[in-house]
Amino acid sequence: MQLTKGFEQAACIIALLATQNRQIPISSQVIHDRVNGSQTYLQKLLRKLVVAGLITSASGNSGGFSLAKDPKEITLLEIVQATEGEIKTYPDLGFIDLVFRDFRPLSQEATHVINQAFHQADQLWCQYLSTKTVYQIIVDTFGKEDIPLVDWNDSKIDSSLILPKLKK
Amino acid sequence: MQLTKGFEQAACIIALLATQNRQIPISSQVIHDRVNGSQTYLQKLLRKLVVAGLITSASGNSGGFSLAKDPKEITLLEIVQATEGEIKTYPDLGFIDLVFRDFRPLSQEATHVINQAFHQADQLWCQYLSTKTVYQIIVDTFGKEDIPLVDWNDSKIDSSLILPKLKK
DNA sequence: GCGTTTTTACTCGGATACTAACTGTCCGAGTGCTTTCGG
DNA sequence: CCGAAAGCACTCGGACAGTTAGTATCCGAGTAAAAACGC
Repeated sequence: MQLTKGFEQAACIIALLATQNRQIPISSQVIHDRVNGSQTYLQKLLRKLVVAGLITSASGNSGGFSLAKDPKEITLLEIVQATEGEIKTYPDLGFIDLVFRDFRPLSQEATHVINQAFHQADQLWCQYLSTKTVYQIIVDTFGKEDIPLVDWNDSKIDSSLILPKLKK
Repeated sequence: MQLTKGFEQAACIIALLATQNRQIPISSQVIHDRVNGSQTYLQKLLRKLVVAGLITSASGNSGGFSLAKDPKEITLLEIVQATEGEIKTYPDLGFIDLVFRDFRPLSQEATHVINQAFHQADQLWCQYLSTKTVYQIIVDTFGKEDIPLVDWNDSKIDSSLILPKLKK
């Protein structure tokens, strides 16, 4: 049970935007150069983030994407939900009701009880991630309060750096 | 992000065994009749549960499967881990280190911070599920303390009951 | 100059192909109870 | 009778096929800023 690769990419995009000089949007080209994935697949991810209201897109010349709100107000949970949809770990395909179908009202009660248990667990997970803001994550990495802003559109990647291989 | 179909089936099998007269194992045939899935795939699930030490198998004539320990000592978390392996929701494919590869020591720090955050969330999820025992789930459904035991090998399924369709 | 047209650099969104994890199938081997059979 | 052999009803575990969610690709359309153009 894992989050998707798409989520990890989305998180990076948010990190990129959070350290980007506001007002200036980042073009999808620049994002692609850094993330090294499928150009068009990234655009689908970006679209999801736009729909979720985490980022905004500007079309036209010198357009691109920017953060829709302050990094202090974007939580990890929001990124998860934007890319994965609502979190519900118990699949609930109705197996309990199938297996115990000759004990009918009870089998449905059992389904309810187990759904409840997993829902509670999911709540705890979500609740914790909703306390972790993007701002806090960045501050924790830098180890200082003020986040330096850049214009990623300018900075070329040093191509002498070997491309780190992604884990299997 | 969901648990697999296999987990839901495994949970049903545990429920079946938890209401089974101890000493008498349930044959894989009977389990299959109830769960209605792939005969041999169920056996793979059963194998996982055996390896995890949740159930035991008896080979030979009139063999089958029984619970390895008291339902009070089997938690939902154990079933999850038996079927899914260790829970680690953040994929950690190394995208952060890739995207910010020209800020090297820092990018690794960021990876660590986010891993830490998700690990913490996972812990909360696991911790909660480890408090939910199979016994407690069953008691909650029945609404009474003593769980009636049956020999599922005997009880035929009333075939007049229409097979409930599984959700997509 | 100043308004209009063209160019350019982007995003939007649907249709479709690829891929890997999950699910399902097949088959030969091993194990222990039960039945059969020879003496 | 009684011990050994055969049969039976199970599990074990590897190799491989099918399915589906997630990932990747293609392409035509739309949009807004900047540049070019005409008078």
